[in-house]
Amino acid sequence: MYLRYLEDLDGRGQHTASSDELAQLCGTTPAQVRKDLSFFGSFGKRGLGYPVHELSGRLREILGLEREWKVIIVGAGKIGAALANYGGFRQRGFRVAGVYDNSPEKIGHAWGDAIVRDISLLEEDLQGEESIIAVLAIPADDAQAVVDRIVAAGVRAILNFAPTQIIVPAHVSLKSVNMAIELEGLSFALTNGLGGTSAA
Amino acid sequence: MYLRYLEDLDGRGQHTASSDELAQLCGTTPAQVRKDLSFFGSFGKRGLGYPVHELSGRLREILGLEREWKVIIVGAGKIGAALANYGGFRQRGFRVAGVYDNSPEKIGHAWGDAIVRDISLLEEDLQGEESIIAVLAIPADDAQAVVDRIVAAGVRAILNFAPTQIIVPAHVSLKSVNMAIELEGLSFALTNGLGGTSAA
DNA sequence: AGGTGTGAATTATTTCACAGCG
DNA sequence: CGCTGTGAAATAATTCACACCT
Repeated sequence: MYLRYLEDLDGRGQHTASSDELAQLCGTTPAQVRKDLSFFGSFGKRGLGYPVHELSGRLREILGLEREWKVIIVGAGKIGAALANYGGFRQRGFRVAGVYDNSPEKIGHAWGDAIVRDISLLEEDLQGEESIIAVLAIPADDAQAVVDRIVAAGVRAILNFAPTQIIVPAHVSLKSVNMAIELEGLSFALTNGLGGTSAA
Repeated sequence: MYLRYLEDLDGRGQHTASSDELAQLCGTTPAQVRKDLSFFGSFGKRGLGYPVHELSGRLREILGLEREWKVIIVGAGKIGAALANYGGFRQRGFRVAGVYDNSPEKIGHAWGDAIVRDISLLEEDLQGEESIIAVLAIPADDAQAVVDRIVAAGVRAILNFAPTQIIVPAHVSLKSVNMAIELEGLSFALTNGLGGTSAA
């Protein structure tokens, strides 16, 4: 999140930013900003703030964003379609390298730039690939089986949109986004008069 | 999350579930399950576990899911399209009540069941509506302005897919989903050999 | 003056561990 | 006996506050 706003500021030609300023942009506190950043090093200059451009670069390194990551979309349904065509990936340096499905009706059909490939080709397609992130956009029932398969094929990072809990070996990173749960959280907040922001 | 798995179990005819079992399903610990649930009441029976069906019902009440919520999609782009047609909303009791945009090219066009409406109609459309959740699927630049507008129109819950920080008054609930940040988190994990699961 | 970096204090969350009920 | 509910203990995260640099 810091990176996003630092790049914004950099684009506007701002050379320096205080923890106060970053906190406002990110919706947090100055102390939080300083603690977070200090975990990775001492980037700031006392009396001045943080050097916007330089810190952007350092954060990109820390996040591993200096290389290009390939994203494969697994599941050629509605959500998969939206994700495959979503410009935001490319914009942030993630290249959609393929779309996979197991339904014969979908395999072979063109789909934006890509052609939907049989998921059983995944293993050979990924031979030697290191920088792969799989985005899962499949029904909950199939999710664990497909995950087992793509993990076996060597994928070590998964962004899961299937509305179910998924188990991965310790060496695999998994993040899950569950829209229904987000909505139900909002329902709870409204019902109980709560209000407030959360990143989810 | 508990509700999701309880409904699953209920559907399979299981009458009772221990904190251990729920913890496994949800990827957490038994102690966590018990603490979480005990916050809302004493639902379990010692020696037996939790009554699956009854607890489902109680959680639905607590979450405010006994009424039907209306969801409006704001932004008729790629993401908005996917969301509007996504079956998962209706399946969980959220009804897509309208799609709004400010682009003349999109307004009036049919779009799944709905017709894209001019965002300036929002205020009158929402007259007297209480149970509205807005899903934001618009570019980052427009996001804050549109939010101000829909908040002025009376919306009190927002699920934001725009990749930017948004500020809302204290009485409004906001949750944000930022796919680029999720991917960058995975990049970080891969780069630094971390692994592990996180709900996001 | 202005603003970071960081120990110390505070507050929040998770885990432990066990009394007590069915 | 099995399993919840819950105080107490252990961890983790956030905030404070201030020494110190520019």
